[in-house]
Amino acid sequence: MNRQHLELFKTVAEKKSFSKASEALHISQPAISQQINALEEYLGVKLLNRTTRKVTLTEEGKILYQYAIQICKLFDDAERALSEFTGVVKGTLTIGASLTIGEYLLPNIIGAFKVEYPQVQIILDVFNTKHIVRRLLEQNIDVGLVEGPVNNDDLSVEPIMEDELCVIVSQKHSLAGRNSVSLEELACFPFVLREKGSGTREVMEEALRNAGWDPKEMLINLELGSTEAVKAAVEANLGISILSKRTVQKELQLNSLKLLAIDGLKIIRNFYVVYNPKRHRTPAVEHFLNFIAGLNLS
Amino acid sequence: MNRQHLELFKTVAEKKSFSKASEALHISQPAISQQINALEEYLGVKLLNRTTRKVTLTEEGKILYQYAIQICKLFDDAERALSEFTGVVKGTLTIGASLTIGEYLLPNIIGAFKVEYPQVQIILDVFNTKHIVRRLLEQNIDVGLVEGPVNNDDLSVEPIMEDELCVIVSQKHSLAGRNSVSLEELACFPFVLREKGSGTREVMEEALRNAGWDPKEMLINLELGSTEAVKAAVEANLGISILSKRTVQKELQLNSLKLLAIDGLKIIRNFYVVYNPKRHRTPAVEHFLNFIAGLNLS
DNA sequence: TAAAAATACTCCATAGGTATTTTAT
DNA sequence: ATAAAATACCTATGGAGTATTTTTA
Repeated sequence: MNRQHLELFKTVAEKKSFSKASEALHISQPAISQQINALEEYLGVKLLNRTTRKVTLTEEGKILYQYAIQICKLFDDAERALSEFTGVVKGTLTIGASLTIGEYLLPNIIGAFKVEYPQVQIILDVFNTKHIVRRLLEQNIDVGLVEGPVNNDDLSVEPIMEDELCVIVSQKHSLAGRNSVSLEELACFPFVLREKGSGTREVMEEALRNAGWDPKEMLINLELGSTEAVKAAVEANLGISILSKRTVQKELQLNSLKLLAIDGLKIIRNFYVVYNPKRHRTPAVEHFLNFIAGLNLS
Repeated sequence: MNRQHLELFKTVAEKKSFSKASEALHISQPAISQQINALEEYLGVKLLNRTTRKVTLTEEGKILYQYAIQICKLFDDAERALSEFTGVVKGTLTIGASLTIGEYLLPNIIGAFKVEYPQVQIILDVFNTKHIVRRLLEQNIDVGLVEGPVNNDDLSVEPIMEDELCVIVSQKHSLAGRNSVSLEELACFPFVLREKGSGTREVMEEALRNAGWDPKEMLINLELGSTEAVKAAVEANLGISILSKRTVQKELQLNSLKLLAIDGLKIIRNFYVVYNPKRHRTPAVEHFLNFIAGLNLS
């Protein structure tokens, strides 16, 4: 019986579920089953009554749970006490991010954060916004970074930076020599877009509608499930697209893509940081939130 | 940082030595070094000042030591609390035994004990009596089982059973048809004996001297460092010997050795159980002491 | 110089993964 | 029928061993 056993057992007891615990701890469900079985075997005692619907503590389980709480807390306290000597921020930080942020924004942010806090272990889960909200509420992740606003009274939401969507075309495209284009002109060209329901697509359509242009009038040549695929298609001149500036930095440098403004229309959206104020905030989380807030300025 | 790390660290801190800790915990000294290094690395803090003479706690080490005590105690308490449900005696029992006892007596005793208490993990160290006394005083073993009496006011000593030394001869030997032999006759035959200083040899010589016969008069053909070797030599008719009855049970059954009494002389010694009353007595130790005491009668 | 800790390496046990089956509602 | 836990099997990490070197009183 070691610390790991008790951490797993404690989480299962609290989540009342093996699979919920496996999500919270970022290990597989069979791993939980095995360790709990090993613990029960070792102690010679059944700790949990499990059916497929619910998991409850046995009498023995209740007793061990009390010890598990104390032991886990003492381990944490000990590590915290020692870390005051080093002044080094450590621990694990679990981030849930939506696809675009996870792919294009976070690698840089995490990189910069890691320079300042090299001892923090970061786990990054990429999900859609709805899933991230659920995981925040279930306290399986520390912070969420999403493209769309979150309306949930139980979560704290703060905008962290703006993101601009622009028209991108292949270097070979007839628009490549231009710096801007009108909405009317856009209607003439075939598009390559992210699929319906993606954050980028939603924001784009909303903005076009507000500008008095029905997105249904777009000539859509291709719908692709990843931004990288859209970029590749535009590079191959299969159409033009509207994407976040941030996602095409490399291609602009390589001159494989060209970026155009839309006359009289700026499509701006915000990125948000979301967290559950109820969740215990470790030093690593605290520092990450401050770090993110610091980026706000840029 | 897990339970194991803290147990090792706690022991090193208390023994003020890596190698003493390795003896107490029955793991190698390099294993201790590695784990302590890993712990220091993990915490980013130096826990122990070590030289070849002494190991002392750093300030950080003192802090962790306080946590380690609590955490280790809670683990123990938890296991004890749960074991009350099962009623099963568990844990580790470390026995130090002298050569003859370890080889011939303990396998049976341990076997019988294991039948009743299968969950107790037994570690058996075979040493000479002096070494066992030292390890008892250093609290590196739970109980000692020795052939000679122990005179140490800090240890509890109780006789557990008698052992008789007899003459053994090969089946082919001229004495093989007899049931007993006189001291005077023995002087005529060459002997194979354990080395000087062994418990068996000491007891034998003492008994012969008391019977008025100088052991120097024995014709010693061979001196061998193990009882098995002595037996093999006697079987090969390289000489006769005087050994504990208990060590030749198999050979008597196989008829490869014959056992003879000495006219008017019984060489009896006692086996003793020794333990350090200061040492914390786990349930496993408690039950083993009772179990041994129960054997007393036979 | 001698005892103790550190290092180098090797090996094996086990924690954890994926794929699948079983179970209970 | 379906979601959850259990099982089977595999892999890789790291804990512990032996042999050896380095350190310091």
